[in-house]
Amino acid sequence: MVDNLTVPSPETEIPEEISGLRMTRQRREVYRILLQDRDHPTANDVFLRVKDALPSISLATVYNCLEALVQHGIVRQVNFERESSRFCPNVAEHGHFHDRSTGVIHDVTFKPGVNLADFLELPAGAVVTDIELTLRGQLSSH
Amino acid sequence: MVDNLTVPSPETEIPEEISGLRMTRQRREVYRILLQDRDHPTANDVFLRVKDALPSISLATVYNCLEALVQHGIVRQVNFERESSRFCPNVAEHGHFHDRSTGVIHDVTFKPGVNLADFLELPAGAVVTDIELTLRGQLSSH
DNA sequence: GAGGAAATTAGAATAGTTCTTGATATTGGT
DNA sequence: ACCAATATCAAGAACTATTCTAATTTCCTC
Repeated sequence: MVDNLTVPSPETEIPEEISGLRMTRQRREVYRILLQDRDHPTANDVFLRVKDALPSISLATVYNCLEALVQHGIVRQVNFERESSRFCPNVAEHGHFHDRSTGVIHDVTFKPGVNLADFLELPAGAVVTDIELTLRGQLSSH
Repeated sequence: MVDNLTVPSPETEIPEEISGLRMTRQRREVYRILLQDRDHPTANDVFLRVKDALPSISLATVYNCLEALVQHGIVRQVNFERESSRFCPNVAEHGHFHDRSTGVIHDVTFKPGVNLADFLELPAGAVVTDIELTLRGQLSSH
């Protein structure tokens, strides 16, 4: 068995612990993939990519890691319609624009200083703690 | 066999055809339930309720009917996280506020005259055809 | 280095939805 | 009204994404 501390690791930038979550090899690798390819991969996408570094990882572990990362606020889980969940290392408040012609998902941020109540008729007394915004359409090139 | 045209029907308000979709007995009943109880039921909720009027209807048919209604723009399918889809006869553009303490879902409309580009940093050239907005939080009573 | 807690694994189980196939109903042309 | 063509429906099987379970491995503390 190989002591992994003796193996020069390409993972040196990600610390031992993030937001109280211990970074195991699997979590680190999962997180690295998300940071590297910011294309909103599904759990299965992540699984396939992580296999390069950790060939014996299981899909269940990828789900476990993603859940741990999400629960600690390190990663965001994004759902489009009833498709597989997608994961995204950008935890700042933002929405998504889904380009129907290419399938590409772009992050969409709120303009600074904007308030929900500025453009929405909210129920009286509503205290919003969480926003989920998805736009669909095309990028017209001209 | 009963000729259903001779049976006085409680369904007289819903026309024979809506937006090019023929209103069969099942579709009519499914649609009626949605119009009646505007509480964003799931397919299974609708199934249970429709059974009163059509005891022999199957869940698959409810799914078929809902799909037909959605595809013809008569009903909106709403997804919250990865929960069961919910259905809503309000096809006007609107979002939802999900009250975490009661589970109740409130419709949220956009204030008139508001433009997406007023509060969002959209990718250049984005033409938005579809908006999905879900807010979560509580209704503070005071 | 032993012991206990936490994480990982593989596969089974689950839930929601979709698919398949055969039966039934509806429509349009005569 | 009759018949063929088409659309719809029903029942259950199949599918997919995800979660659970139980056994093993790894990690941390003493």
